[in-house]
Amino acid sequence: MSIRHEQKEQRRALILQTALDLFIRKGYGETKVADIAKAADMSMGLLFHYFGSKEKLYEELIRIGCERLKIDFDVMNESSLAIFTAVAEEIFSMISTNPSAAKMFVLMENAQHLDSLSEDLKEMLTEADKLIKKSIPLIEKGQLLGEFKQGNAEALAVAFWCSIQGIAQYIALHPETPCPDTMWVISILENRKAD
Amino acid sequence: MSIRHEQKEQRRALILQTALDLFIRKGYGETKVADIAKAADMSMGLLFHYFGSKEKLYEELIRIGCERLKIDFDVMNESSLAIFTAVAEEIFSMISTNPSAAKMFVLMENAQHLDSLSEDLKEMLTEADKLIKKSIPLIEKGQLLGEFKQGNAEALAVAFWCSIQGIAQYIALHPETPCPDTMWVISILENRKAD
DNA sequence: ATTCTCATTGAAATATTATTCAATAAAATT
DNA sequence: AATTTTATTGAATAATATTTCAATGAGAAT
Repeated sequence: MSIRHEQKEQRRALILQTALDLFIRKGYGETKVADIAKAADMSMGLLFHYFGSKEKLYEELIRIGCERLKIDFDVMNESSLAIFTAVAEEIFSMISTNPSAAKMFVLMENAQHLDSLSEDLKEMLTEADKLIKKSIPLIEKGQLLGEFKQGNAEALAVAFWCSIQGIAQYIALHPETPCPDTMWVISILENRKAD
Repeated sequence: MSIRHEQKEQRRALILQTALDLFIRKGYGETKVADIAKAADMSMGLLFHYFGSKEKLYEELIRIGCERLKIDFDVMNESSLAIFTAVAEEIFSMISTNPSAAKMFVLMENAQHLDSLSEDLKEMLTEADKLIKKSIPLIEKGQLLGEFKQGNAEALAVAFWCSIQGIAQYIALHPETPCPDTMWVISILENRKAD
């Protein structure tokens, strides 16, 4: 009861990894179970042995993603700038260190716009969308303090988070690419004077 | 030979628009012809009457996108900063004015990672990926002149273009959102000192 | 008014995909 | 070594999706 158990875990991991890669490359619908099986070099039957269905496999990935990608900046008594810097730093470090973290990032984003998902899964996912909303008051605070650029706070939040999202997506699909510097994205928010 | 011709064009346009919206929301594979037909309030048969197949419909959209979204910054004798500003300005103006332009942006991005496409279509699409590559020398020039931040030029290019991509994607999916200011994205590139 | 053309539909035919299952092989347990 | 369990496969089946088509109706042409 050792070799088996170990191989079982490896199989599961292999399937999850393979599926994640295909899902973010081609999308859920265009990724056929046959594709995953082929890429993971096993029969389709085995895939169904491990995960009951294509959808369950997908949901398992989302569940894992939700656990790993908990981004929060609720507390902290620091300046807005410091908070956003810390969060961005953490995200960039994740995606540049661990290729599958970047992929997870993309998966979660894509999953949001998928109808056929169980309700509890959908709830978990809306978290991400709330990131923008939750940033707004913090940004407004930063604007008052003069740390941040003036302008519509929601638009600033969109610019900041979508930039991160866009970059994460690129890194996920092109892992060999040099990762941008966190501070470059912070520049979007920062109120700075010309050189 | 007037009412008919006009309605024909309207139908085509309606189908294209509906499909574009669904394709970028759910992805090509998850968008069923039945979905498009239903959203456009017509029978599936009619859809096939206008466009021979789901794939042809998709390709038609890409073709349209390629025409409309010709982004170039080859010539111009201006500073790198001025060039990037002009390009970004143009893109932001497009996506904030015309909702379907933003959607096209997303479609083109997604299409790149789609295997099942005719070769000539794929070629058209690789253009976009070349944007980053083509930016590198311009960025290096800007760095030499002190206009741009120091650091890996490719990474800077990725940060800039992916931010735009990410923002365009968000605007496409949430058209009511206030559009970020072009200069915020330019801040990513710009070499500025703290306030 | 009659004929012609073509837009439109719904249902039937195909094609593709997901899923199940009986059979086999290989590891664990006795 | 015999038995039990379970990982694995490939082929069969079920479920979905795409595509075709014959029939209908509504403008255009005569």
